[in-house]
Amino acid sequence: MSPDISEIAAYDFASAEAKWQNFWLKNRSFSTDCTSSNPKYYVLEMFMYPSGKVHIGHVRNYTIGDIFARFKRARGFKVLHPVGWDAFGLPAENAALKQNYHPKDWTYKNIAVMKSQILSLGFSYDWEREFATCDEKYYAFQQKIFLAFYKNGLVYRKKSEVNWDPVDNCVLANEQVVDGRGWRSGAVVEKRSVEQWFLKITDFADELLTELDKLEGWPEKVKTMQRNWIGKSEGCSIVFKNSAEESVTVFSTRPETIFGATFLAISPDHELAKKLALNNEEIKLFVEEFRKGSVAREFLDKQEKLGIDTGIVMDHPLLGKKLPVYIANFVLMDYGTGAIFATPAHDERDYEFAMKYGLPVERVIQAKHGFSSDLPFLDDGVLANSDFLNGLGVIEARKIVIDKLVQMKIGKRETFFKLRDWGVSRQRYWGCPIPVAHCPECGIVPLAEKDLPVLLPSDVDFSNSGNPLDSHPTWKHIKCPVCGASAVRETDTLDTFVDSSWYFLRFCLNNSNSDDLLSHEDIDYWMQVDQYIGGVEHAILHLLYARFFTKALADCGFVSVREPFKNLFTQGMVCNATYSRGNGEWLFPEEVRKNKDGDFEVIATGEKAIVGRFEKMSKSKKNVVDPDVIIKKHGADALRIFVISDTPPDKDFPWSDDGLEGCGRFVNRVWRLFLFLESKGVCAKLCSEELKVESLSVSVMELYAGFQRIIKNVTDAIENRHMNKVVAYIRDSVNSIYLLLDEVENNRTIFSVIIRDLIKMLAPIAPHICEEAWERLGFSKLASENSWPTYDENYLKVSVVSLPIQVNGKLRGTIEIDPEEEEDAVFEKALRLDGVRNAVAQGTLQKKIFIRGRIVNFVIANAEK
RNA sequence: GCCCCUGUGGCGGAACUGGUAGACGCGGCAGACUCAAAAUCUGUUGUUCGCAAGGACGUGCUGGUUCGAUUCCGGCCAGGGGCACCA
Repeated sequence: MSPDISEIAAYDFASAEAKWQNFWLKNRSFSTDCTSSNPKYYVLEMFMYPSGKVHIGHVRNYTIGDIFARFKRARGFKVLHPVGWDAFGLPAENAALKQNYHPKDWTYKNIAVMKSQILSLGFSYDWEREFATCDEKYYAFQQKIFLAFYKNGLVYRKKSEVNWDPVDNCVLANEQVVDGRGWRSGAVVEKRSVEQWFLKITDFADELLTELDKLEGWPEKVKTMQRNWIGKSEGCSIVFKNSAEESVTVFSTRPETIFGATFLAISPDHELAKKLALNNEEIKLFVEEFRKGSVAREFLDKQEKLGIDTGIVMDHPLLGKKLPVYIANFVLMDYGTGAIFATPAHDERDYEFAMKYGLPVERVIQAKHGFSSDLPFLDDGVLANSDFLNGLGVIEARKIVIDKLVQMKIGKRETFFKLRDWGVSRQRYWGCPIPVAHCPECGIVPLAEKDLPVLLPSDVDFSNSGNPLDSHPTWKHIKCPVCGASAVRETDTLDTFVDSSWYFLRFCLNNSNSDDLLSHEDIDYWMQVDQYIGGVEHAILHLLYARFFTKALADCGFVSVREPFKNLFTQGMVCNATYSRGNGEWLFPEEVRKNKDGDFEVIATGEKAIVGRFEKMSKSKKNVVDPDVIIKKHGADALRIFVISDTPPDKDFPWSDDGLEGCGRFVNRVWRLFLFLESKGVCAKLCSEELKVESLSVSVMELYAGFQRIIKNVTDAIENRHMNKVVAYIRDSVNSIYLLLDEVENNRTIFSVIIRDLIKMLAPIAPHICEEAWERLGFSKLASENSWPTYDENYLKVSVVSLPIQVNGKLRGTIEIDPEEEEDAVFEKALRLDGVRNAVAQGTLQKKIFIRGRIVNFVIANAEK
């Protein structure tokens, strides 16, 4: 006697999940297969910073990745799906300071905690390739890379401005500057010029830009952001001279407007400005004032345009007239040449400045009907008042004027980029030491291969101010590798973005014991990353650096690949409601409840709680939920289903406890279905029996046909990354099966086939319950080792379709017909419907539209209004 | 300011190349089971008029193209994101 489906006990997710997680680990179920001849597929989620606990955002990111990995395995790919830790960085040092932990201990302790959390979610990782960027072996190899870059001219030193804490005597990261003050000392932060290490990412500006067009698997949005960031502009540099043998080189992307130039402007940081400041009190004041103001970048952006006349004049190279030279705060030194010629009539900034200082405006571009009275005029037009350019279009004029200036030997076609070289020096302990020596005799000397690796000392004191490596009593003192004189080590460490710029290449290493972390052969074997998944917040920096690194490593001979990520998917953030007290203090969601009036109140005190908007989950706003708690209460499968259901994965995900509970219910509903079918004799064995479709009842036949459609829909949806639809389709199919439970007894074979394919489809999303059911129903191997279900095309064709009948575009009824039925017969049937006939009778029939299998539309005139 | 994206029930969201708007889920309502509740199963749920049959309205607003528009085109509004004096 089989049980009623409602009497089946709830699914014991806790023991099943533990069982399968142990099984997978013990059997190395997801170790990378590097031997088969199947096509390869490399799935990678952006690796994690070991901050202490996994948060829901990670869960969503890794669930999406895991579904891909499992799906691709089922579709016959050999999949590389590795996991690791982005483990260097500032928080470890903060923890060292606050909690008296060594950064290393803190980091590895966090990794252990987070690893156990990740394991409890059942992701199909190859743990044999796991590493942390703070592992000695990893950062030691990174030093080799640094030296290779050095050798290839991709590394250099230059002075650069940093946030300097004058009390702690150290450099601060931007995040450590709070309201213009150092976070620890509270001292007002200064801008200081310090010698720093740079990587020449600008060497690759053009390639980074042009290759973007070929990245078809990247979101357009990310590509646009990178394009803007690289910021290429093509134009012409022009030398202006005067009789005093002085000269200024300006850059313009619109050299065709040169006849409208009425003054020159240079940056307060320009050499000429600095020179003039030496002898002119007024200019000195202006330049100094500017420097003060420039400390806060945001302030600068909103600043009023200010300038000062230098008294110097330059000759206009084509007109011979004299142009005054101004120092102007809106001219940036670090773009172009730090100087411009100003054409107020056709440039907003120039216009604003000219108005303020009463400078002349000369119009040189005409709209269709003469000069526009609206100034500045920025639209396209035809050149005027411009000598040999008159009558030409802008593009043509540009070409001709540049040719002319080049011919006069005062102009040069040039391209400038917004992209700056990458400053990688960090004056702190918990990072990869830069393998360089400073010798009083030889200057800067890269360490020799034999002096590597430079390991971090473990006995460090964080109570001193400044970089602990710098204040370490012995660590930095060495002999110069060239002359043997007493020298010191570089005490800067590398930006952690360097660590994350090549980790995806390290994962390719098939022999984890190898010392050559960039095995050319293995990288050729696995790269590119076929599917990279992560947050859009890395759209620029990480993704640009990783692209640059890959190209630089290729130039240094380490790899052949030049673009690391074939397909990129950026998932949305997980958001949750926010609650606060009247005084603005944030509250945890569990601290509030809805009272009987529907308002929210603080449970402890009963005071009214303010409901804020949905915002990204963050500790500071206290709108976080703990994955551990959820897994304990609802299980990993329910959580995995929840984070991908309802919302498309690239959109922000609104957390809801009710939604999560619904997923828990669904898991149970599926479980009861499995057990019910089992009790009715549905099992693996029956799947091999021949299907006798003809003998099926209409409803079971329809279920089977509908299920073929579900398989197609689920397959397409996963391929297209519409995970929310995958869940919807699977739920739909479960619902349909529930409605036919009475039929199971007489149709065991077909239900065996259906349930087999259902488990296969659900397995990438909810692997634990699927393995458990798979085993109970007597299937061999693992559900995750089985092939993806196929569908029978024949059942996708329907024999009856419900055809909508419209009159003047309005639905008046539907008829059930064979989709292949002929036009006239369909019209006739349609007109048998009262609603249709009556509507048509309201006027005279003008036209009949018939789209086979889609729609019928009667168009009538004089329809009643 | 410039660039990009988004706008569909009470909510998250579906809708093939223009062809029955609202799949699936959440929430709500009702029924079954139960002494009762929970759980479960089933039904129902855009708004509105109507006892009903059946109508009217409805995809941010507004024009247009079309037999037919959530879908294509123009203008506007709102929200989100990126860049921000880049010559």
